[in-house]
Amino acid sequence: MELQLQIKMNDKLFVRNPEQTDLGRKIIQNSIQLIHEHGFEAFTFKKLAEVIGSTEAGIYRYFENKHRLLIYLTAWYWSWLEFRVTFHLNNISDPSIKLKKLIQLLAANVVDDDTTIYVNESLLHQIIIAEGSKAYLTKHVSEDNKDQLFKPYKDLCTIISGIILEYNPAYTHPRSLASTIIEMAHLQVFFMHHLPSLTDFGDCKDEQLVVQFLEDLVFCSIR
Amino acid sequence: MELQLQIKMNDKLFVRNPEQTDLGRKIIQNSIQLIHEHGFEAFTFKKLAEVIGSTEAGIYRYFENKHRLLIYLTAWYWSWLEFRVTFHLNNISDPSIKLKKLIQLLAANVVDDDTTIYVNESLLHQIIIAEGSKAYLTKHVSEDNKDQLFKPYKDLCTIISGIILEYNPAYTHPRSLASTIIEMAHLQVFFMHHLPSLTDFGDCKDEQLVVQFLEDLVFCSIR
DNA sequence: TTTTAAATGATAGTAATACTATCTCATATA
DNA sequence: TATATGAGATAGTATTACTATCATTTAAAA
Repeated sequence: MELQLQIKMNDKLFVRNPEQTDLGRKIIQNSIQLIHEHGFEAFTFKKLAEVIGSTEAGIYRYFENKHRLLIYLTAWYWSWLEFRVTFHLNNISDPSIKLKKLIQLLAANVVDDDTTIYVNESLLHQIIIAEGSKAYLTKHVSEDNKDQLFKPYKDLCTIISGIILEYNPAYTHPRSLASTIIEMAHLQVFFMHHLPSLTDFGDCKDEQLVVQFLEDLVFCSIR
Repeated sequence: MELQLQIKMNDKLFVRNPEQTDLGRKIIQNSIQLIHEHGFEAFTFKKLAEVIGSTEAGIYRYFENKHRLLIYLTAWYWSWLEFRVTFHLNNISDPSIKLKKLIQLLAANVVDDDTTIYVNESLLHQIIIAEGSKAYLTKHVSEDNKDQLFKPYKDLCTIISGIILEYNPAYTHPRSLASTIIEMAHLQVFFMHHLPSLTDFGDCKDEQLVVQFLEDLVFCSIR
C-alpha cells in the first residue's frame, strides 16, 4: 500500500498553491534545504531560484515574500504534526500514555518519513526549532492571525489541552501548559545544542533527556 | 540620593562603547523607541540616523550591524534584570518567596525606573518579549556564544537555578526549569496579547495570570 | 483539431538595505 | 602647539526585495 499524504492548506498562505505544480513543489523542497543550510536571514528568493533553475519572479508567483513562505512551512509542519499525533494516539484511552507519546513526537528527532516526496520532515523539524517562532514574532501577528495563518498551531494546542483536561478536568491552565510543552520541546533542544548551559543536558545532548524533563514538568503540574 | 546605574558591558558587544558618548547614548535611546515602534525587521540604521540627526556611517561606528545592536540591547536587559533580581531578593532567605518575587519581576509589566536616563526599561522589556529570542535564533549562535555575548542571560539562568536548588536540592533539572521560566514569562505574555487562544488568559489580558500559571508550574515541579 | 488559458522563462528595472571609504572639522588633551 | 578623538558630510557599491512586461511552452476546453 502506497499512500500520499496531502495536507489541506489555507488559501491565504500562498499566492498560488505550491502543491499543485512542479515548480511549486520544487520551491517547497528546496526552500527547506536552503533555509536549513543558511538560516532564514541569509535565505533569499534569488538563491532559491538559482538552485531550482527558475527565476526570482517565478517564486513570487507562489509566495508574496520569504516571511510568508516561512509561515507556510510552519503551518505545514504543525498540520503534519497534528496528523501524526492523531495517528499515534488513535485507540489509546489512557491520557497519561497519550501525553507521553505526544511529548515524544514533539521533542524527539524526526526521521524523514516518505509520506511526502517533496518535504524532508527531518530538516523541516530542525527549521521549525530554530526559525519557527519568527513566523509569529512580528509586528503584523494580529493581521496574520486574522487570516488564520496560525490555525494549525492553535489546533494542535487545542488537542493537547484537551488531553490535559482528560487527565485532570480540574487543571486550570491547559492551554498555557500546552503551548509551554510545544515551545519548550523545541527550545530546550535548541539550547541543548547551542547554548547548553541553559539546560541540564549539555553533556550527552540526547533528546530523550528533554523528553524526561517535559514529562516531569507536565505530570507534576497536572497531578 | 541620586544614583546612576552603570552596567558593565562586554567589549565584544559593540565597536565603540555607546555609553561613553552623547551619540552612543542617543543610539541606545532611539533604537529602543524605533524597534518598539516598527519592529526589528523594519528597523534600519538609516531611519535611526535620521531620527537622531546623524548619519548611517555614524551608527556603524558603534555597532557592526543591527543584529549586534539587538544582542547588545538584550544583554543590557538581562544584566539589568539580574541587578533588579539581586536587589529585590536581598535579605530574603526563604527560597519560595525568592522564586515568587522572581517570577513577578520576569512576567509583570515594567515601569520605566529612571535609574538610567537613556534607557526606557518599559519599552525595552516589551522589545525583549517580542524580539529577544531573535538574538540567539541564528546560524551563528555558537560563534556569538564563544564571544560571551549571551553571558548575562546565562548568568540570570544560573541564579534562578541556584534558587531552585535551594528550595529542593534534589531537583534534577534546575537549569532547564530556569530557562523555561524565563522564556515562558515572556512568551505567555506575548501569546496573551497576540495569540490568546494559545493561553488561558485571553479574556482579562492580565500579566498576573501569567504569574499565577508560572508559580503553579514551578512549585508543582520542584515540590 | 483548434482555441484558449495557465504556467513558466527571460529580461529589465526600481527602491531600499546594508554596508564601506574618505575627507573635513571641531574639540579635547598632552 | 601638536595630536588624537568624535562626529558630520558625502559618495559609492553590492545585494535584497520586489514589480512589470513579453514571449513561449504546455495543458485543458471547445
